[in-house]
Amino acid sequence: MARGDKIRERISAAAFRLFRQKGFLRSGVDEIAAASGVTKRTLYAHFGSKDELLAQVMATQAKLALDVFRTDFAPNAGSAREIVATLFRDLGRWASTPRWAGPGYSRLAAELADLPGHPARAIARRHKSELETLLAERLASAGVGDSHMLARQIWLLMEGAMMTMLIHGDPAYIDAAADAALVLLAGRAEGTETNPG
Amino acid sequence: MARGDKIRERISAAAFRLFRQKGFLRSGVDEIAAASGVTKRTLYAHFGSKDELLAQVMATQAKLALDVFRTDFAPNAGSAREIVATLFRDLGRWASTPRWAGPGYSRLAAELADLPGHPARAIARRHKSELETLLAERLASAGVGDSHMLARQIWLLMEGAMMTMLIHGDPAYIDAAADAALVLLAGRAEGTETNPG
DNA sequence: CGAAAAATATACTAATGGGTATACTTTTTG
DNA sequence: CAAAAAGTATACCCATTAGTATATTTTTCG
Repeated sequence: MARGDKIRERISAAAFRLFRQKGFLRSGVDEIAAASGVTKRTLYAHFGSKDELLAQVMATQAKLALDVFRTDFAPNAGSAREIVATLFRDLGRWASTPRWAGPGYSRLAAELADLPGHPARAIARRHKSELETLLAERLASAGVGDSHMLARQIWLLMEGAMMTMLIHGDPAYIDAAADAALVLLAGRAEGTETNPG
Repeated sequence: MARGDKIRERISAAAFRLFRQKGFLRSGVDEIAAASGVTKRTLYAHFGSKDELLAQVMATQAKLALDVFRTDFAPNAGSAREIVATLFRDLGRWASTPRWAGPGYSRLAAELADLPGHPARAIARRHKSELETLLAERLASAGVGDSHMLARQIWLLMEGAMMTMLIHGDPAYIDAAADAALVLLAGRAEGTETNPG
């Protein structure tokens, strides 16, 4: 690996840390440069602008997150129930870390809500879709019918749990979300999509 | 109503509009003053700082939103099913307005994620709790058992739907959330969906 | 080695931010 | 009416921001 790539990585990692911790707008370029042990001039040699840096950071992290999810998450989970339970257990652990600053992608999307054309938005959108699809595949291979709809609804619960956790800081909301997800799963699995009249 | 109060209201309304549209950090004080047709000096005579302005705006809007919810939302909804369906239908309409910029409170909370002590955070937290409680009461009076848990889970779905709608802009996610909410309701309501009155 | 490429250090810019100061005009009110 | 209260207009302060310029040093590599 060339030296330049290593520096790129250092900058990208530091930027990601700061963006997630303090948000995009409140993270200064000088700050990012200092945190990566690099001169601002060097930073601008690698990334043309702060927005471009954000876009590249998001793309990099999306790839990393997807790989982690693909390989590490519930690697040999059997039942759909296990998959769902693991998903929310991991979420709870993650969201309980000391200075947890919420879901990175959703936070960034919220921060850029008035800039629908920003490249980072498209990346966040694609990343979310990929995760949703991945979960759907896991559920399908665990024998769940209508796995797409269920995966989508579970992601809705995940998003809601993260935002609510960010607002309230109360892990009970994650438990409630997990419970709801399992109810939904049970509903689908037993073939009773709609309430019996 | 005194003149001063009218001006306060104008400032507060303009600030709310801008905060929701562009976020807190990207809304300048000069901009807010101009939008409310008021001098910056006057703005500072009414609100000591930008943060204080945010806090007061959030408090005001929370009260307004709660009143609207209390009186206008599903005023004579009978069954719990109707309540839930109406809730998501209204959400879908709201989120489909032209320049919809996401859920105000959650967005602000996300923006201030690294400042847990900010007064606006506490207001957002309380507001969310009040809404959740209100929904629980509605559900309870419609004969739903364990209405607290159900209300909480429905709010999780609402939050998730809003954030996802903000990211994807696809109303299908709201339909998916509505469907999930109804499945949860069917699961809880062990056969009793009675209509009071 | 020796030269090009890449990084550093430092200083700069132009704009923007929140917040304040001063002098003047309008509105309210005793 | 008269004076205080409230608002306007305008200019200013100081810190911070993204991004650039220049000159110097370090690293890479033929």
